[in-house]
Amino acid sequence: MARGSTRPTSRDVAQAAGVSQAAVSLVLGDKWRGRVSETTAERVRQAARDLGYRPNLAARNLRLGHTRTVLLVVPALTTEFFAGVYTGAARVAADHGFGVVLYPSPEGVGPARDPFASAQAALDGVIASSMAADALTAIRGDQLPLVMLDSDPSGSLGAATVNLDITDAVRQVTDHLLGLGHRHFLHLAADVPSWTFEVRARELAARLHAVPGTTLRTAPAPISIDGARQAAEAALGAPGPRPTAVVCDDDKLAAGVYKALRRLGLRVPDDLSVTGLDDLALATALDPELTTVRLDAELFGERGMHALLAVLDDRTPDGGDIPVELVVRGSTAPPGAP
Amino acid sequence: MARGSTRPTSRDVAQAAGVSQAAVSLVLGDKWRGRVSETTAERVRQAARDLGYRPNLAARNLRLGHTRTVLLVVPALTTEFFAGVYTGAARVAADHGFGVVLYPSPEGVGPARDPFASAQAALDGVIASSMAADALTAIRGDQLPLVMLDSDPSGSLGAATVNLDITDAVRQVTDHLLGLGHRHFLHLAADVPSWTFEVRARELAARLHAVPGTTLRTAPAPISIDGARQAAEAALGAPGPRPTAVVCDDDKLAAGVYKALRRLGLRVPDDLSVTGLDDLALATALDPELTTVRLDAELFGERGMHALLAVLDDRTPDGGDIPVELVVRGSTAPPGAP
DNA sequence: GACCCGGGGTTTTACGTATAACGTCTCTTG
DNA sequence: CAAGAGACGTTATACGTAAAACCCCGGGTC
Repeated sequence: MARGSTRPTSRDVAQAAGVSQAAVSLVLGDKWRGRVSETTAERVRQAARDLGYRPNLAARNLRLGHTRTVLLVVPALTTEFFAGVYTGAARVAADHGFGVVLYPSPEGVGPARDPFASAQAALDGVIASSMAADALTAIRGDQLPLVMLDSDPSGSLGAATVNLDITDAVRQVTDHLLGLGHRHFLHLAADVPSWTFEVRARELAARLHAVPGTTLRTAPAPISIDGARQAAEAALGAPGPRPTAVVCDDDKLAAGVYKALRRLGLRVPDDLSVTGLDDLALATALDPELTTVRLDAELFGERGMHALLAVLDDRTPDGGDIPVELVVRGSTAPPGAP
Repeated sequence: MARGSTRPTSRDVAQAAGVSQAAVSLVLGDKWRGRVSETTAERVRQAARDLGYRPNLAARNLRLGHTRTVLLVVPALTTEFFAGVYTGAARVAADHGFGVVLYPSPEGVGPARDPFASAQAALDGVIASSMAADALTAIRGDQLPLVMLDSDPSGSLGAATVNLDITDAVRQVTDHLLGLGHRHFLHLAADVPSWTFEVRARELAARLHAVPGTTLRTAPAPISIDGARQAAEAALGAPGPRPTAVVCDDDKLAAGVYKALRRLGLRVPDDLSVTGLDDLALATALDPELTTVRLDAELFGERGMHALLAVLDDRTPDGGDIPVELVVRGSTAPPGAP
């Protein structure tokens, strides 16, 4: 590890400036008003610049007992959605002098690796998506302040939760489709054990159950375009009343459905209406553009970070689900339209 | 910061097990063969488990003088591509006992924030994408071992570089299109100052210049579907010989072109051939599926990490660009086809 | 019987920082 | 003129860990 001559420490700076190490710490930590003269302070700053001094964060963290660093655990990086969550969380964090480190449950890096072994950073707290379920046991091991995103409020090990109003999302989609006259549905469900997906399935079933004459078929699919295509092809080929609308747990799944329909020679929305969830850029890249529910990922991240800051501060985070909004585009129409 | 009773330290474990702190460190660090008896070792392990002991990483990092943590700087999280880079890098890192922390240049978090202020983790080294240009000055400040991805090998501040064979990518695309008979080109260029995009532009111009009777128009566009749509609409509406092929710097840009063409009433590939670069999932979600160049993002990440490990070890990283592969799909055809 | 050796530990130190506690020396104020 | 009260520092300490240096004891070797 022969890294040239070793990095300068605050003591080196002190020597160069002809003062004590304590003085360096005071000046550079901006705590010198009335304790060090302006000229001395400037001498210290100059010496630090000359030597290219950077404080050793490990030492600082040890001394201070905290790191002002927070871990964001996301299920995967492939998604625009979590990019937005990160952006929001990082913005709020920066405003409060915190940094955010990302831990994507890596697929193929080995099962359930301990995030704390992997991200060696010492942490003050954790924000975790419920979709990254394998990481949770490891997280519980530490007694770190924890905020769960999209997770069962009543069963999250006592951790604070921040949720999207997913019930309302399902309500808006079903109202829209029922209003258009649809009665026969296919639910293309994400193949991931997570509270948010359970809620979608349960809520959709309940909503439709309340309307006589409806049918609901469910097909699980991995959250990938080609996985969804296969699942959709299989489900639409099955016997029974053919669905006229497909409700997808995710925009990516919807893209897979488009692909399946092209291969089956069916057209959107004439033969089949399709809805997504997320409102990714992908949604408007499809032809026709996708009717979907817009989730405000950045707001989600901001609220998550605010909640964590509250926990760190021994306050109770403010509750309330994050509102969502149906965006109607070209992929939905009355059944049997021209 | 009243976090319940404070976390147990190795000294607490020592007391509980009736041994010295040093013995705890030896046992838990797996360095006790021949220094501590098996029964004592087990007693220590049991005590550690009982107390829920986790070593304080800040202290360990300080003592050891390294963190086994590496920073990966990426331009943005929105892209599947860098997710792949991360996955590859993290896999190799894990094999060598390292962790990887992500620093996405956050858009909207404020310009050119210091990655080391933001990611408070102490670091052993950095892998940076050349697209994240704003972070570079900050990185240069520290004398951290640095590997640059997709960066000018001759001008990278002496840092090691790992590059995709982007010249070959351009060659394969132009050979394909020229072979089909195309002579009039539009280059939809990424609106990002980065070496890799400069090379694409230069190489494309050089290639076409060698063939008499060709024309090349260039339109810069932000890397987003809607930005690309606007740029493409403007460029195709301009006077002069209408291009028969659009070469895009990125699959996302290609998606924007599709969208523009739909609005202009043009069809792919009959009226216009389109090519991308990356081979994202998006490429096969488009209709028709996109002819593009496949970049092996995971291999890219692996090679980047290997290079950094080499630098940390005072070895010279192995050179050689990463090969790429043209994937021909339905978006390219001879000009003026039925 | 002097010597060394290995097992089984303990004592001590150092990593680099932040800050509490402690000195001066000078100037004001009642 | 005694007593604060700044201004301008310094000295000393602690954070939790890893590991070097040391110590003791029983047994084998010449």
